[in-house]
Amino acid sequence: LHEEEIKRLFSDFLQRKSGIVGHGLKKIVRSLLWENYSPPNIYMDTQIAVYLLNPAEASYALPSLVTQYGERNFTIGEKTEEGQLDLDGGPQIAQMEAAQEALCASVLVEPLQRAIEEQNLMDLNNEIEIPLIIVLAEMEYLGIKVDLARLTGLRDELKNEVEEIRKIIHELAGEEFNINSPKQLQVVLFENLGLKPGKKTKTGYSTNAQTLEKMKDDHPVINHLLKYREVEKLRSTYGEGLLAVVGEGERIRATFHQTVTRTGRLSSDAPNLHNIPVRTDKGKVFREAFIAKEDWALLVADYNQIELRCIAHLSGDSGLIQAFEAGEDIHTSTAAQVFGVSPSAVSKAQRERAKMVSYGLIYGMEAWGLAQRLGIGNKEAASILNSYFGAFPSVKDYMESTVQIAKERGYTETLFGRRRRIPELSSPNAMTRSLGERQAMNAGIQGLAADIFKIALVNLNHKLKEKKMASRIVLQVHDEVILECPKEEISEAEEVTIEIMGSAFAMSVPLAVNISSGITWSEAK
DNA sequence: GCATGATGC
DNA sequence: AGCATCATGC
Repeated sequence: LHEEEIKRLFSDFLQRKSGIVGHGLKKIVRSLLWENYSPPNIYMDTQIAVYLLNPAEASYALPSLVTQYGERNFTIGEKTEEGQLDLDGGPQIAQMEAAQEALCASVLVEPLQRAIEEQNLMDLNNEIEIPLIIVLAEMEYLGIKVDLARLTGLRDELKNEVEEIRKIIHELAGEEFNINSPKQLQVVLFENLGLKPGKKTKTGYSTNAQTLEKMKDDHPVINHLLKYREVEKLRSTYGEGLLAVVGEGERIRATFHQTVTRTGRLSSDAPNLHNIPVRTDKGKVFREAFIAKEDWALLVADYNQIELRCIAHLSGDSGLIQAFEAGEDIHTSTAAQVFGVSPSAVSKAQRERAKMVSYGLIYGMEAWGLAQRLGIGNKEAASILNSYFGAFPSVKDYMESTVQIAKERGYTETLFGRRRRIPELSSPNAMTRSLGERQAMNAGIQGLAADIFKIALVNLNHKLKEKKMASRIVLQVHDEVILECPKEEISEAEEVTIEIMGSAFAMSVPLAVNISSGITWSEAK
């Protein structure tokens, strides 16, 4: 057979109507894209199927999955302690491994398919997760372009700044020590300088930013320490870290994991592009280093308050739904209802509190946690909580019934049927049980937002191809999608993106989308 | 490997 | 306070 003919046969196999099966197919799809093949037709990814059945699965190593789900005795080769296939080291190890993986996956298909059907996970699997494999593989393959000179400049500036702050700190402390070592820092602060410690950690006194913030007035070194932490984080993680992973075409290619989180969200690593700084002025300049290629632009679209909108939809609370339909600032509207004043009379402090309470809600709020966060007493927190649930009674009902159902079943379910087992709910330990309750409340909210966002990604990628547009998705960050577009295509891409994201799922509140464009990620905000 | 502390949504 | 990843120290 000639190479061309082999390629054609292989293409036919990849496109076969019945679809292909594999374990962790995204990696294979990515390789195919590098070799100029079209994305395959996928029947099942056994790794994703297992994830849907149990997002808390300890390991996705095939031998253990075959034992667990394979419904038959099935061993090949020897299992190492790591649960990997152990081969005897012949010259064709890669081929043998591939063959064994394929065999394992094929053994898993039937039982997994049955389990997926039994648990009503078919739609999630076939309509969302499997199509998403291709979308993510294409994003990983493309990567996002960076301004190498800018990134290098930032790294160098930060390096100098860290060094300057280090000297100041050592001078003020009266000794040289490793500032990066919390252990050494504890000795310097709480023994040698005799400062009053605040919170404790498992191993000693806390030196985190929140604690140091409270000690600001006690010693001049504290402010420098806070600055050092900030700048050193930026230097190491974003300066050095990002430069180290710049690849072909001055582009950064992260891996987006589809089977990591308990809630259905994606995760990103090597590098993590989900936590590029945005909050502080010093940090957000890194977003200026993420750019579009020559004569193209970046288009950034994100959902406005999608998780709170999910709560409004799930609870059906008329007050919260009205607050969103009014289209005004949601935290101001919420504050008005909670504190019983008109929206125009809401103070900054009241808006801030309402915002905190809303976030608390997403996290499965309890009075104790809210008190910690707001730095207030338990009683006051409980009273704020009371007013909130007074204003939005159906939200309270929803939270209570969510926990109740989760306790009965042992797992939560999103609106799309995504399951998450929460064994903490039946723990004899009260603190663990409370954690389980918060997880149960959060899972349905964070999970629904994740499901909606995944639908939007799949639909958007499909629409761009259908319209034969050159614009392509290059990055996503939980509720935000970034496209790289030829400049002449921007307005069309904006239109398409807003339409697709806004209509990903019909809810009892609108799905509002913010959108903007620019040459850099920072500019498109 | 775990702990701490930073970043994001 | 829910969900993550990374750098660093020990």
